Formats: sequence, C-alpha cells, structure tokens
Amino acid sequence: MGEKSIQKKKFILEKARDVFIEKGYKNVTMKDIVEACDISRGGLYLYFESTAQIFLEVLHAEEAKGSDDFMDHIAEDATAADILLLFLQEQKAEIFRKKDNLTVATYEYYFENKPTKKDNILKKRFDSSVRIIEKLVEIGTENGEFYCESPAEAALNIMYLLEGMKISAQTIGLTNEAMDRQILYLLTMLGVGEEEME
Amino acid sequence: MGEKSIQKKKFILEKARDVFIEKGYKNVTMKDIVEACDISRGGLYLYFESTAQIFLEVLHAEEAKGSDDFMDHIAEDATAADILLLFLQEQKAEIFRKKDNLTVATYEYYFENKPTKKDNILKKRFDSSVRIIEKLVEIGTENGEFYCESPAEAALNIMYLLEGMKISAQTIGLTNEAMDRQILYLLTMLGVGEEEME
Amino acid sequence: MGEKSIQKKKFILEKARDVFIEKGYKNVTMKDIVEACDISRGGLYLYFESTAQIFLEVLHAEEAKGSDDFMDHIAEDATAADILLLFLQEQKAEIFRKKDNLTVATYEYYFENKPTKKDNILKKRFDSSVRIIEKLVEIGTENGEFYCESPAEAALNIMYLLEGMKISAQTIGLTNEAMDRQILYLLTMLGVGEEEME
Amino acid sequence: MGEKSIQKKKFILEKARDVFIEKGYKNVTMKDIVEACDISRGGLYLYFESTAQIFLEVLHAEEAKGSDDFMDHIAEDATAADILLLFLQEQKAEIFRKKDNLTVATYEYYFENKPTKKDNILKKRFDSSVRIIEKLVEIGTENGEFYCESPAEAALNIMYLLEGMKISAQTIGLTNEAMDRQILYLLTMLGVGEEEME
DNA sequence: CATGAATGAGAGTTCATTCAT
DNA sequence: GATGAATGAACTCTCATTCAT
Repeated sequence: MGEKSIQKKKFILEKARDVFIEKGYKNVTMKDIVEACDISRGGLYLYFESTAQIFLEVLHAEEAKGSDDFMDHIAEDATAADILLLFLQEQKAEIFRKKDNLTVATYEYYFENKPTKKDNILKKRFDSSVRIIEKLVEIGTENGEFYCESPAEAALNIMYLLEGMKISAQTIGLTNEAMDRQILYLLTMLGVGEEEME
Repeated sequence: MGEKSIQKKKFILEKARDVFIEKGYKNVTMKDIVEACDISRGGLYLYFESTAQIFLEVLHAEEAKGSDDFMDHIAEDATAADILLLFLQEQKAEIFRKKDNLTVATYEYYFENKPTKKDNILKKRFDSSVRIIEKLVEIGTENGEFYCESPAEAALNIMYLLEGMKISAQTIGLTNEAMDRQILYLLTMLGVGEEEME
Repeated sequence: MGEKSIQKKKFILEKARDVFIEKGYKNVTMKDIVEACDISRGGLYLYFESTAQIFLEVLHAEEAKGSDDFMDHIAEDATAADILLLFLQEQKAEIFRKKDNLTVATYEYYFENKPTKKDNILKKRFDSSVRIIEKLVEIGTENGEFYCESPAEAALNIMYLLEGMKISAQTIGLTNEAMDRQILYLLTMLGVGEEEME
Repeated sequence: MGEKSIQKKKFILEKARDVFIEKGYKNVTMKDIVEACDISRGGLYLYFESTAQIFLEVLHAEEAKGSDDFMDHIAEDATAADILLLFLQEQKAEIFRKKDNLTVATYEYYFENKPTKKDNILKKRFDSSVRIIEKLVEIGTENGEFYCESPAEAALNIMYLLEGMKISAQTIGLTNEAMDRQILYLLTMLGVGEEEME
C-alpha cells in the first residue's frame, strides 16, 4: 500500500469517526461512511471490509492521538493532588464534550465484540489510567497529601466511579454539578482537606 | 382486550425478554420475537408495533417484578451495615448473573432513546436506590456504625461505582474478586471496621 | 335474513358510505369499514364479502334514495327552461358538495369494474338523465322556449358536458364561476334569450 | 448519473408506462414494475423511490412526446374548421385507442394527488388545448366560417365535452358513433353548415 | 486503484380472510 | 349470529457485497 493509500485510509477514518460520533456504532452502515467520505461504494471495500473493522481502526487512531502521555504535561512543581485533580477535570471534560464523543459507539461496539484482553483497547486504557492514579495516590500518601491504606483499590474505585458517571451521562443524565460534587467527595475521602482545594 | 389476550401478551413479553437477554436490544428484530414465540408475523403486530415498544414493556414488567420492595425483606434486627451489605451483594449477583441479564439491552435502548426523566425507568431505579442507600447511611451514621459526613454524596458515590462496575463487566470484564474488593473498600471508607465484616 | 339483519346491513352501508366519501374506493379496506362500524372483523363478512360488494350496495342505496323522481318536484306552472335550469343547478350543487361526494369513489370503482350495461348504475343514471333532458328540450322547442333541431344530441351534449365538469372538479379543478358560465352558454345555445334568465 | 443511467431510466419509464396502461395507477406496485423491467428489487430504487414518482415521470415523458406541436402539422391552406375537426378527430382517436391509454391511470393519480396548478400536467394540457381551440374559433368567426359570440366559453365547452366523453368511455361506455354525432352537433352549433362537412 | 450499477436477502408492515369459541 | 385472535401472503424499502468497466 503506497503513501497515497495510507492518506486515503486516514481520510476515511476521520470521516468515519464523525459518523460514529453522530450515530453510535450499530446504526452506522457502510453506506453512511461512503456518503460521509464521498467515495464510491466499491472504493470503501478496497480499504475496509466492515464497519467493525473501521470502528476498531478509528479507536486505535484515537488511542494513538490521545496518548499525548498525560504524565508528561505535568508542571514540575505540581503536587500529587494537583495532578489527580487535573486528571479528573480532564475526564469530566471528556464526559461533557458533546461534539467529540465516541462513548456510545465504543460501548455499543464492545457490547457485541468482547475480544480477548489484548485487543481490548477499552481495557488497556482503563488499566493504564488505574496505574497512573495508583502511582499518584501512592506518592501523595508518602508525602502526606493523601491518606490512603490501599492505593490500588482507591485507584480502581476512582476509575469505576468515572465509568459509572460516563455511562450515566449517556443514559440517565448527569449534571455538571453532580460530577463536581463527586470529585469533591472523592478527594475528601483521600483526606484532602477542604482548605487545600478551591 | 380480554383475559386471553393479556396472557398472550405476557407470554410474548417473556419470550421477548429471553431474546433481548441473548441478543441485546439493537440486534433484535420483530422476526426474532415472532420466531421465539412461534406465532405468525402479523400476530405479533396485534400486540406490539415495534421492538422498542416491546422492550419498554419488558423493562416495565421487570420493574414490577423487581419491586419486591427490598426494604421489606430485611430482618428485624439487621443493622444498617447488614442491610447495605445485603444490597451490595444483590447488585453483585445481578451483575454476574449470566442467563438473566438485560444490562446490555437496556443500555443499548437508552443510548438511542433518552426520554424525559419521567419515562426513564433506568433513572427511576437509580434514584430509588440512591434514596435507599442514603437512608441507610444516615441511620448507620446516627447509631455509630458508619462515619460519614455526607450521606447523600456517599449514596451517589456507591451507585455510580456500581454503574461503573456493571458497564465494566460488559465491556472490559470484571472479576468476582475485583468486585468483592471494591465492596470491601467501600465499607472501609464508611468506617466499618474489618472485624465487623466477614 | 331477519329484520334485525336488514337493519344491521343498512347500518353498515351508511357507515361504509362515509368511508368511501372520505377515502375513495381503492383506498378503502375491510378494516376501515369494520372500524367505522365498530363491529368485529368476522362480523362484517357475515353481511358482505368484499369492499366491491359493499360499494355496489352503497351505490344502489344511493340510487334508491336519489330517485325522489326529479320530475315530480316540478312546479305546475314551471316552463321547460325553468326545469332545465333547476336540473343544472342541482347538478352543480352535487359537483360542489364537499362532504357528501361519492364521485371519486364511483369513478374508481368503475375503472376496475366495467360490468355489463344492466348492472352499470352509472350508465342507468346517465341514460335516465339524458331522457329527462331530451324530453324537456323537446317540450321547450315545441312551445318556443328553445330552438333545437336535435333534442337527443343536445341532451347527450349537456350530459357529457356535466360529466366533463364533474371529473374536472376532481382533477384539474373547477370554479363555481366557470360552471355558471358554462350553464349560461348552454342555455344560450338553446336559444334562451338573456332577458329570460336571471 | 451517466449516459447509461439515463438510458436505463428511460427504459424503466417505457416499461412502467405499459404497466400503468394495463393496470391503472393504484393497482401498480414497485414489484410489478420490477418484473416488467426484469431488474432486481433494489435496482429500481436506484432510479425511483415510489410508483408516484415513476408515474409522474411517465406523464412528463408523455407530455414531451405529445408536444409534436399540433399547430405545426397543419396544412397551409387549412381552414379553421378543418383544423378544429382535425383536433377533434385526434381526441377521438386517443379516446378509442385501446392499447395506449393512460387515461384511467392518470385520473386515478390525480384523484389522490391534487397538486398545485403548476405541477398539474392534466391542467396544463387542458388549458393549452382550450387556448388553441379558442384561437381557432376566433379566427373561424372572423372569416365567417363559424358563428360564435363567445369563443372563450365555446372552447371551454368543447374541452369539458371531450373530458366528459373521455371519462364516459372508461366508465359507462361510449360508442364511436355517439362520439361522431357529438362532434357533428358541436360543429353545427358553431354554425358550420352540413354541406361544408365531411 | 476506483467507480457505481446491480443484486438479492431480509426487515418492517398491512390486510383479507378464516375459524374456534 | 358475532367475536376477534391468528394466519400468511404481499408489498415497501434498505443494505452489504460484488463485479464489469
């Protein structure tokens, strides 16, 4: 596959991404993508053979894009609490982002494709976040910012909580304030005094 | 609609429930249900006009069934912690139940139907659970079983956590042990001493 | 068939008539009629076996109703021109009647059922009108009201003209004024001086 | 849409035309047309989305075909009466044409689609004919061939008469002779002496 | 590589008609 | 007589997928 082909594939993936954001996963047909890309029906099949494959590649691209390695963007003098708060704010932003949200499509995809752990991007992303948080809590506990006896469980707890709010936002609704309160509650549980927040 | 019709409708809803459990929501066609019920194509339309309607009624029936009013089944001398644990165990059982699980179908349904709060069974169920937990935490705090400064937030926290584990079970996987550890963590956060559990 | 049955049949025909007026002939289903009558599906089949049969009987009933023998309602001292004008006004009223118009249904019915002349109510009605007009023109010509060399052709001419306006009203549109002018033109052709009209 | 597509569309319209002639408008299904064209079910939808659209295009094509501009085919030395007679003969031919008659389908179509005047081909055709006849009668009156005080009304009269005979041919029946007599009557009314005809 | 016409399977839906009660 | 549940044929419409150009 030449350079041109690679460009074309990228182009299709970008357009397809928009479609998945708009319609979720199951509602998307090859026709939808063909139309979004303004290419021929047969043309699409030269690059992809199903919406499943396209979606998976969209997800991979997303992954690559997203890994601007969170850890690297932290200020030198940031405390563990600062970083954790930053992480939570970022998650919140993602949850409330309207026009750039693959959440529904992703869930729909994994509802019918529960691949082995290795291929499961969702799981990889989840686990990676858990590790980051765990590390943060450990560090924070060591230097007295937090109080936590089990950083591993705390990290998982935070991630499941975030997952819960993410899915709630898509089904039963979630307000900005409700999420803020949960973030506050969570930090309080870690022993962060209110005077230390703002 | 006579008594017989009502029976038939119930029968269809039961069969349809099985189909939704097996295939989720979006994958189910009127034909699937017709075949599961072993009735004629036109026959189904005498009772329901779409899979959406059928699913909603399945959900309502589920609701009615489920409301064996949890509160009533509590032992006289049960402590708040006992009851909370009971509730969490029940949620765990539901999450790990293989052959009786409408979770995926329900999420799929609400992904494309985000009705007003009134119609949203998912939200009703969620809110009702929040209220129960909140009450438990309040009582437990009053009599010294728990330590909690904000029962309302704690209740929401528990419910979002459960939601997070529920969706995780369907996407990235969730082990029995992982859930147990989260339950333990949660109780610990409420200040329940380990000696008091087992 | 007992008295009660006859009443029921009449009832059905009345309701069915409304349906045909509203929807034409081809668009009407047995279901429509069943619903309009608020009887059971099977019940309708006890009396009629198809919409075609029902429509035909509606048409027969119409015929019976309509034959209040036009000729009898004429004033003693009415001139031929008076009577002809009366007839034309009546035809006009029928054409412009909105809520009581079986025209479309009737045409639709005869488009797919071109029965022998004997059964053709439309033809019977047409021929009967032709005879009446012919007689009128003859009488009018004899007593000098009209000038007409061929009353038979004139009568047919008038009837075809009316048919043309009737169908036009249902397809390309026909205004009240346009019809008035045609009536005027027609009388003029019969040599009725304008001073004699108003 | 390429040249080939245009050809295919034309082909479908031709076949569909035959179907409409044979079965009228309301009785025709997409399946009928698919079978007449010997194409696939889905194939037809590439070109048309409903029988209504197909019929309308058939009618438009008919219109285009029919506009061999009647006016142009008139002999140099033809009198107004000659031309009018020619027109009437042509109408008669159309009415009695068995195997090439869209009359019924057209009426059925306009029974359920009464679009604005602009889209109403039937009305356009009617009005255009009225104008032609009016002109003819005017000219004929000027040069003494006809006697007519109101060419506009006379033209309308002729057209409504033709409409009446057209619909009668499809419902109550119309003989060749009956139509001939009406044509004769009509010319007589315009003051054309019998010696001047045939 | 790329096109887009063509196919045919299959989902949704409606109705005339029957038949056990 | 009367009911209305049940059937199955028929129709509309959409898509994934192929293939000649």
